[in-house]
Amino acid sequence: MPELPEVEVTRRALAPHVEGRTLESVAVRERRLRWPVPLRLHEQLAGRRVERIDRRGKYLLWRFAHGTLISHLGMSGTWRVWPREPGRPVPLPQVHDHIDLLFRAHCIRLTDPRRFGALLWSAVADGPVEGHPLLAGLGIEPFDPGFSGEWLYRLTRSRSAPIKQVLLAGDVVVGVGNIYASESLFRAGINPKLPARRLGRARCGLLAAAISEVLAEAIAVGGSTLRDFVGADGVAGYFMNDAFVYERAGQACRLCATPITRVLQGQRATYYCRRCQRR
DNA sequence: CACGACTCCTGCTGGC
DNA sequence: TGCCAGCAGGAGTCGT
Repeated sequence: MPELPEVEVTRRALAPHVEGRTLESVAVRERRLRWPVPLRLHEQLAGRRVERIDRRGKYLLWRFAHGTLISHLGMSGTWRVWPREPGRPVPLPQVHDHIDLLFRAHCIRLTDPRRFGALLWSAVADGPVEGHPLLAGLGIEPFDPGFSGEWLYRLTRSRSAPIKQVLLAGDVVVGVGNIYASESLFRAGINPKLPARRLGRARCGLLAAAISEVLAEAIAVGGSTLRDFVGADGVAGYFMNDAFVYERAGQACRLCATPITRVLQGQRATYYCRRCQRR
């Protein structure tokens, strides 16, 4: 499922085909995503130029002069780039190919079988997109210089929930989903069940560093291959080849050979090594 | 405020 | 071999 690295990999693949280009038309075949896709999307966007494509957490922000198109990939969404060239037709849309953004030279296609994704419009007249209800409560970016052990420490003092669930909540730091939460906690040697407020400054420092490193490494290799994540260029990522704990229940820890433990936290699977993660 | 349960949806898994 | 119930999962929403 797309977490921050997969979204960032997607953003980088889209940017050269989208930034500074004029959107010719929008085809919406299925409006029923997490929230209904706006009815007037084509009228709002056709003939308008995408100035920039940014990422905030797991959201992609397609910035136009008159507003921002907000997209989220949910569990199973992908944006895929298809060239539009004479003699090489864009493939016919398949069942789950819900949206096409047509530029002169490319078709950017949203596929989302589970329809947990979103595509929303935020007009300039409604205020800065950063204040949109979906974005306003988000935590700091993990690559922001302000994200540190101290930040983690400060924002977890009032949190009694397990540290794994606080990471997933996204209001402290964004972009850490189920895979990278388990992997980051493993790297930091921290037990995922530990109440967040019981982490001291030292452990917060280790965890903040682990999160940034794990996410950066995942971006560098093109995102996770879990659930067939394929980048916008059609090339699969490699992170899962290197997972230390995720989906490795019962298998030997790569560091100490202890069988990896799987537990449920808030209806979600957490994987950890009970020997390596005792901090 | 913080937390946990519930919810959306479909592909995949496992049991028979 | 085939069918189908049950589960997983991001994150907003709601009740406590």
